[in-house]
Amino acid sequence: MSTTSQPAPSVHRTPTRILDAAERIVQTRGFNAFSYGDVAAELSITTAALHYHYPRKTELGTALIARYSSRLASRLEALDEAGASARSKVDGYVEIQAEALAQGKLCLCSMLAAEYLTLSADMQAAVRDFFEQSEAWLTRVLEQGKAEGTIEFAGGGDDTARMIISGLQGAMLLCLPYGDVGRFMAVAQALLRCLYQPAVPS
Amino acid sequence: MSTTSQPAPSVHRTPTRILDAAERIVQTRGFNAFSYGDVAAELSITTAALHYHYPRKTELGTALIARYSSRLASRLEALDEAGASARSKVDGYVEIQAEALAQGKLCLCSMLAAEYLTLSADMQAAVRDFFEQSEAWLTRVLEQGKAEGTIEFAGGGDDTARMIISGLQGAMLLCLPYGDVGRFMAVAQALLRCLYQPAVPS
DNA sequence: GTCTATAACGAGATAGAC
DNA sequence: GTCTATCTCGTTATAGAC
Repeated sequence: MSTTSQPAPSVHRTPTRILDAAERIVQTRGFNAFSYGDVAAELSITTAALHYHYPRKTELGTALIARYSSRLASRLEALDEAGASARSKVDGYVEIQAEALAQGKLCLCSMLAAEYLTLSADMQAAVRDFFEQSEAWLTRVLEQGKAEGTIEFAGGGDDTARMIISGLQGAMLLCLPYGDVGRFMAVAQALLRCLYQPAVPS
Repeated sequence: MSTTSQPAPSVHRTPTRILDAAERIVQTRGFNAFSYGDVAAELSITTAALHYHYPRKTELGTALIARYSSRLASRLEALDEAGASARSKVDGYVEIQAEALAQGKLCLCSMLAAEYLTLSADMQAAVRDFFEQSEAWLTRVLEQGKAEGTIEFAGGGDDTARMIISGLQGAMLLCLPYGDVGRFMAVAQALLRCLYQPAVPS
C-alpha cells in the first residue's frame, strides 16, 4: 500500500449524495416534476455544481436508473444465495416493494414508465432493461416453485411473472394516494393467493 | 320551443376540443409534461384563449378528471344495464382498459396517481374518488359473480377488486414502453384466470 | 371568444473566477 | 469541485384591443 492514500472515506461523496436526493424526489414526484434546483437546495450546493457531476438532466437520469437497477440486482441475488424456497423469494420481492411504499415512494422505474414518452432514448432503454431483469428473475423463481410443488400457475411462467409484477406495481401506484401500506399488503396477499392457494375452498 | 334556438350544434365546442386534446396529452405524457402551449398549438388557438375557458391549469385538470369519471361511470352503467353476467362485465372492464392502451394511453387517473404529490388538493381528491368509484363497481360485480357461481375468490370482494384493478393498471403501465396490447391481454388473462379458473389442473 | 403583447417566474445549461 | 453570474427558453398567467 503506497502512502498516496485514497480520499478520506467521507460518509458520502457528492455524486452519491446527488443520486440519493434525486432518486427520492423522482420516486415521489416524478422525473418531470424534479429539477436541479430541488436537489441543489437539499444538498446546499448550487445547480452549477450539480452540472459539474451530471452535465445534463438525462445523464443524471440514466445514472439514477443504472444504480437503481444494480441495487435491485444485488438484492435479488441475495435472495437467491440465501438458498431460500421459491415462496420466500417471492415474499422477499414483495417486501422490497413494500419498503419503498412505506417511504411514500413508487418503484423508480414504474414512475419513469408513466413518463416514458417524455424520456430520452437512453433512459427509455434503461427502463425497459430494468423490467426485463425483474421479469426474468421472477420467472425463474416461479419455475423453481413449480418444480418444488410450492407454487402453481396455469399459464406461462413469464406471463405469470408479469402478472405479479404488474399487480404489485399497480398496487403501489393506487396506494400512493392513501399512503397506506396495509392496503398494498392486502392486494399483494390476494395476488399471492393465486400462486399459493390456487384451489378455493367451496 | 322559442325561436331563440340553441347554438348551432357544431361538432365540438371549444371547451370540448380543449378537453379532448388535453386528455390525450395527459394520458400519454403526464400532467406535468403537458402545457397550455401543447393544446393551443393543436387547436390552432392561443394560450390566452385557453385561459378564457380554463383560467388555471388545475381547473383544466379537475374538469378533465370530472369528465373522465362521468364517462367511465356511463360505460360501467351500460355494462350493468345490459343485464350481463358478472364475467362479461369484468371482460367489458378489461376491454375499456385495452382500448386506451391501444391508443398509447394510460388510464387518466393512473397517470395522475403517479404524479399525485404534485397535484392540487382538488385534483388529488378527484383522483381518489375515481378509484373509489371503480372499486365499488367492480366489488359489486365480483359479489354478483360469486352469487352466480361464475366467479370465485378467497379474500374479500373489495380486496379482490383492488387486486384486479391494480393488476390491470400496472399492466398498462408496464406495457406502455412496448406499445404492445397483446402483452397486456396476456397479463389480463392471467389475472382473470385467478377468478375464473381458480383450480389448477394438476 | 379570440387575439397581441407582455409580465413574471422557473428551468436547464454554460463561462469563468476561485 | 464549487462558486457567481448570466443566458435562453418554456410556462403560467394577465391586460386590454378587437
